[in-house]
Amino acid sequence: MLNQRAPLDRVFRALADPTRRVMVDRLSRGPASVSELAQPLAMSLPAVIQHLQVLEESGLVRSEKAGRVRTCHIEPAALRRAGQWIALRRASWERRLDRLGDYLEEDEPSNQRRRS
Amino acid sequence: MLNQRAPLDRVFRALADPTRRVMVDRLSRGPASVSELAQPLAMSLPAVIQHLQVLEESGLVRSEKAGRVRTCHIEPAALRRAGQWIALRRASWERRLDRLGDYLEEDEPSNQRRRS
DNA sequence: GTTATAGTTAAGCATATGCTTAACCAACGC
DNA sequence: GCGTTGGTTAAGCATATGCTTAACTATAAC
Repeated sequence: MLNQRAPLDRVFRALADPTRRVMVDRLSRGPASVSELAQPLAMSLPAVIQHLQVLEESGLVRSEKAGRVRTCHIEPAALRRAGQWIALRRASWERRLDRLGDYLEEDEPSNQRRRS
Repeated sequence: MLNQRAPLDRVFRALADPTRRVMVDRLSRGPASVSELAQPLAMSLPAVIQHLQVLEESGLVRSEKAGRVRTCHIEPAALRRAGQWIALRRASWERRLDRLGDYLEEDEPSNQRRRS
């Protein structure tokens, strides 16, 4: 069971590293083996596997072993939660702008509501 | 000038800490002084200021000093870039599902396109 | 059975991080 | 001018992180 204690900590921390973002980007286009993930990266294989472990602990990636090959898949739910956290903060910020706009409109009817 | 070299590194790293997410959440509802940001946090003032520095380096937050009070504001552009990075990867994943769906539909016309 | 391949684990190292306390500075209020 | 308030900086500490190499294991190919 995914650690529920600090999932967003782990997700954002996982994405804080450029190597892991490359891996997430690759897996968003389809599953890949560890060797395939490692191929474009200029680092040792154990280093890639360490990054993979961080991604699995964060819930962004899932993997299974078949024979000697471990295949990795994206787990979109964790990406969605991070995206939702950001979207909610942006919505909060924009709601505050709307309230400012409403306030200004009491005095300046020509003022238009702003959207970003 | 904001460091352009690794902006997403810094943004995701900034968001990887629960204290900083609390600060970003608070600022998404409107500006706040350093003391206001520190008030709900169980840590020393210099620690809060260190977190603030990480948020400013990431571009998520901007602050200015007036007299002895430093007021902090959210900077939505950096949040938007992080949100966009996530949205593009989710779109990539979903595009791949669509192609799988198209492929399956060649044999099974009753199969319906799936959306998440 | 041997060799090659895919991957794993452990130990070590350098660097980064997150917090503390102490000391300090600038501005406000009285 | 003094005390209070808001904030800053530096140093130190414990822990976390990201990479390496070496050694190893399991599986597949021959």
